[in-house]
Parts: sequence; structure tokens; C-alpha cells
Amino acid sequence: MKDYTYILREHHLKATPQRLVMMDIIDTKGHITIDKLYEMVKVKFNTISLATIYKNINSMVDNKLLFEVKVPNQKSVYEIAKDPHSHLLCKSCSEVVDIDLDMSSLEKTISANHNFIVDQRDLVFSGTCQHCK
Amino acid sequence: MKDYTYILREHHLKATPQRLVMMDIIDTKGHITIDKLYEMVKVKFNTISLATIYKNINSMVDNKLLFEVKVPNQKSVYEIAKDPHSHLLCKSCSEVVDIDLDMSSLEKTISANHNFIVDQRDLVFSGTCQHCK
DNA sequence: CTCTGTGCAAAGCGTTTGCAAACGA
DNA sequence: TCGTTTGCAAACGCTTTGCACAGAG
Repeated sequence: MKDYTYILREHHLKATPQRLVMMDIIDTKGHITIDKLYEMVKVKFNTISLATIYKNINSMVDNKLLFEVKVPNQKSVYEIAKDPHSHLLCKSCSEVVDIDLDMSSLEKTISANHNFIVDQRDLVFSGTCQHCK
Repeated sequence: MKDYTYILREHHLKATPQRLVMMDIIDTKGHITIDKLYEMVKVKFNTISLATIYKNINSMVDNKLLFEVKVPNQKSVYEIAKDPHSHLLCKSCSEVVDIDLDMSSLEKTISANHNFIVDQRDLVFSGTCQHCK
């Protein structure tokens, strides 16, 4: 198990038991909605309130420890922030997976054709995953 | 001015004056939030209710006449559905613009490496536009 | 004429806030 | 100890719903 205490402190957040449980679940699941997270945290920490989940999600996102992935036609999922990457969303099973794609040539085009400096990418490719087809 | 009556009927929606005004504004602006749309429609049609805006946005999206663009850190904007394209979001002025990018090679990679068939792309590149830098 | 769309008010639902007590550093 | 976090309940804001009437086809 990773040192979530250290990771939280690195992002200027106190390591409370509630936050440690949240981190563990998000890291294990990879991507999770607020609802599902609340449900899963409650199993390990049954006094937690939904307000605490929201407050912590917000401060973790603000401190760039978590990243929100806005998904078409469904609720946002949250992931632990990592290097830039893209997402695949299966419309059948709703799974979200990370993929690495080389964007350098596209971003060169954007810079050249639109004189626009890209510093964030929110890229979701939807379709059908290998298990569902 | 385009024939919005025809476009609406093509998508199995009746051409009401409220919808015609909505279409004209969305088409002219390119991308617009619900709030801004309501505000602008009211100028031309002051009896319209927000509930009507919502009902129409929803039926237009359901019938694939409109497309919702989920934008990081701000409210969704709506655009008239067109061929697949990407979006640039300026973090400074919040403008959203359409761009064409050739995704064929990336999608070939996705298909080859992940055995995943892409049929929808939600791609937003954020940064600073030429006017804001 | 029929069925869909509109406007209003109320309800619904996800998210945020204020506050006192508990807790981490 | 001091500032942050928690849990609760209330408030909030956006979105949807039910219904009677109006309007498009």
C-alpha cells in the first residue's frame, strides 16, 4: 500500500483517516464517481458524511492531487492525478481506462495553425471495448 | 438565415417560434451555455420560460440536433451537431472554438493496441488563445 | 382535430455552507 | 495549542416534473 499520508501532505492536506480511505479506494479503482466512492468509503468508515466526501474531493482537486474526468452522458469520475494521458470510455460497460497517446504532432499543428498554446488535455474516446464487442 | 424549420423537422421536432429563436442564437454564437441562451432568447421572446429552454435543449440533444460540449472547470456549452471535430478552450477568455484534427492515425493505434472501436470523440484542448497571450 | 409544446409552480436532486465539536501536527 | 477537518442539518442552485392551456401540422 502506497504512502498516502506522504502524498496528502505533499499536496498540503492533512492525513485524516477519512482521506486515507478515500485515496486507497480511488487508487485501487482507478476511476470512480462520487456516489460509488461514498458507498465504498462507508463500508470501511461508516460515520463518514457525504459532505466530507465532497469537501475532500474539492480540496484534493484544488490541490491537484485528484483530477476530474468529465465523461459524456454520465457522471464525472475522479482519478489520482498523473502525467497527461487520454481516456477510453466503453459505452456498453461504462468502464474508463487510461491510455497513452502521442499528442506532440497534433499539438504542433494546433500551435502552428491556431497560434494556441495547449497546457491541458481532456480527451475521451468512446466506443466499445474488447470485452463488450 | 438558414432554414431552421426544415432542420428541426428533419430531427422530428416541431418548428415552434421558441425553437427557431434558440436555433438562430446557438448557430450564431457557435457555442453557448444554458444561462446565456436563456438570457439571449428572452430578448427576442420575453415570455419564454427556463423550463422550455431545458425541455428543448434535452429533446434537441436526444435527437442529435445539438451536441453538449463538457468543458473543464465551467458549465457545458451546446453547439449544433456537425462532423466530428475537436475544441480549443481558452482559459483566459473562456472562448471555445472548433478545430479539425486528423485523428485517423491515433484511432488506428487505439484499435491496434487496445482492440477498442472508437465511435465518439470528446476532445478539449485548453490553454491560451492568440488574443490572450 | 390530434398530439406536441409551452409556461407556471412545485418538486427533486446533487452540491455547498455554517457551525460546534473533534482532531492532526 | 492552533488551525484544519468532520458531521450534521439547512440552504442552495440547477434541472425536471405535472398540469392546464395554446399552438403546430
